[in-house]
Amino acid sequence: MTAADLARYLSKYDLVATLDLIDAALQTRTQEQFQRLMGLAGGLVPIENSHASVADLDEHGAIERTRHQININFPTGWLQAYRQQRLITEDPVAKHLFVSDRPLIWGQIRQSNREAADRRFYGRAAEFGLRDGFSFGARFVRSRSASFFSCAGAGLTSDRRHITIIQYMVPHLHSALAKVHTSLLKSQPLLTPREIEVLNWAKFGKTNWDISVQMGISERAVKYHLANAMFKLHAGNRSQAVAVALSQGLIDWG
Amino acid sequence: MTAADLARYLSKYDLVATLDLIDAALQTRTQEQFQRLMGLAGGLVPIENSHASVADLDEHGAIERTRHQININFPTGWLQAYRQQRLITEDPVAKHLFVSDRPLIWGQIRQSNREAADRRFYGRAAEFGLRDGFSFGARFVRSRSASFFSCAGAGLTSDRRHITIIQYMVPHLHSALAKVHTSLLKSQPLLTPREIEVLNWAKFGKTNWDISVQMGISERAVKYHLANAMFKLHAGNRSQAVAVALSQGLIDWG
DNA sequence: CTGGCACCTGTCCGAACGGACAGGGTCCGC
DNA sequence: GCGGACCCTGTCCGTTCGGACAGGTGCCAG
Repeated sequence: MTAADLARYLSKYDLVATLDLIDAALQTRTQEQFQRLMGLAGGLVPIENSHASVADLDEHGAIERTRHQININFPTGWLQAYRQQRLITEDPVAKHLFVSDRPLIWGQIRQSNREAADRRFYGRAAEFGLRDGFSFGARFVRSRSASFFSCAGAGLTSDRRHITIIQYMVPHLHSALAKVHTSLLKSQPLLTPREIEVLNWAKFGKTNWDISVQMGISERAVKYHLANAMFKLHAGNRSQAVAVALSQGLIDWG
Repeated sequence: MTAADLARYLSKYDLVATLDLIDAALQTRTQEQFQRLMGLAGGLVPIENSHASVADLDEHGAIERTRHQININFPTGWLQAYRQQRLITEDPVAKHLFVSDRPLIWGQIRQSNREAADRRFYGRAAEFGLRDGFSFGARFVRSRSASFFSCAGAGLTSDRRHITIIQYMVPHLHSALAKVHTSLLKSQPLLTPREIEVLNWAKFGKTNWDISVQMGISERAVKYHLANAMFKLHAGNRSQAVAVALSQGLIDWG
């Protein structure tokens, strides 16, 4: 992937559209905006359906549980089968994820890989019309989660033009997903307002007594909120509660 | 700033170069890479000198102290005067920073603002050859710091072509600076290896005794390292120490 | 060789924390 | 009306923390 590729395979209109797409990705904050963003991408390369998910990772970097899913025309039958049969364990794409910081073209994996298990996997996917497409997965910089998304469409990756656009576009889709993730986390309130308030004081090193004065409640009430927050965040003490809340984006850095 | 501007004011070569610059910004991790990045930008628009700094902010969002500076041909006399005479307090550009998420063209401020103080400021800057340029400042997403950079050059902002490129380029320079900032923070070791190790356990809610077992040292030694870390991070207890270390990027989210 | 830094260790003690036992209240949806 | 959220309060008690006193080592630059 070089600048020469850009000039060779892309028209001026393509370049304008790609730059504009990157700019739109920068502005993306909400799930709806992300869907519009994918619509924009679909106008540029033949994406028929796409599926984006954000997942938490365990300490080894493996996918622990899925947090959000943004599905655009992706065959629900496939998603069900994928989840129910835990196909992620045999997904040749998932195996390669997080290893490379470039999108993975299904066709390339298929060619380089002739194992029976992989052929079976692609056979199943093809039953749902998923033949041509790419996947991308990358960790978020400051949290133990990652984005993981796939786009499919006839002829999507058989053209150097498409592949070039995808290469340049994908990292910004990932950043957009990161921002969507943050906004979604805040919109589905795991913690109550009081719990957040207490954590915000605890992060500054305030004692329970300090916080009780600041909030105009008893010291016991502070301990109550903190205990609830610790329970919800699976934290053993206030330090861990603050660390988890920060890394999840549940409290800010003010 | 629209896609139409892109097509109207930029040639195909411009578009290729801008996209390539954005891609290079994505790869940028170190100070040297950032300097190369600015060289790339200088090949596209007539940037003669540039100056980038990363600063910590206080709770009101005002600049507290400067952390890093990356200076490329910026007149050192001006920088000295700026620092010594605390010109930031009267810098018309700094006043507008963090308000807008778009770069500020000096000429536009100059036209819209006819106060004597501002004229005096620009007079001083002009003495050092700083007549035409732009500045940009934005907060980093997850830390209480911000990037703040200026580029100057004859005719830099008198052309719609230049301005269009700058508009699309600037957010990615900012992200690049954020990454440079993180790598610089880790390379200039504020904390000792042991202090980092202790904080990394504390973030998981481990007690001093737990940590002492994990590290194979006495509980007293753990308290010793933690106390030193707390002192260096201006933290009153372990919760704050963990929060500060996390937000400064001194420890990771593993 | 000496000062400085990082590393490690000990004891004491008051303050802070976190768990477990309680008990109140309001408001909202089913 | 009643369960279920949030919100708030109390006491007791063992554990943990953090500060203050103290001591030691090894290594490296000036």
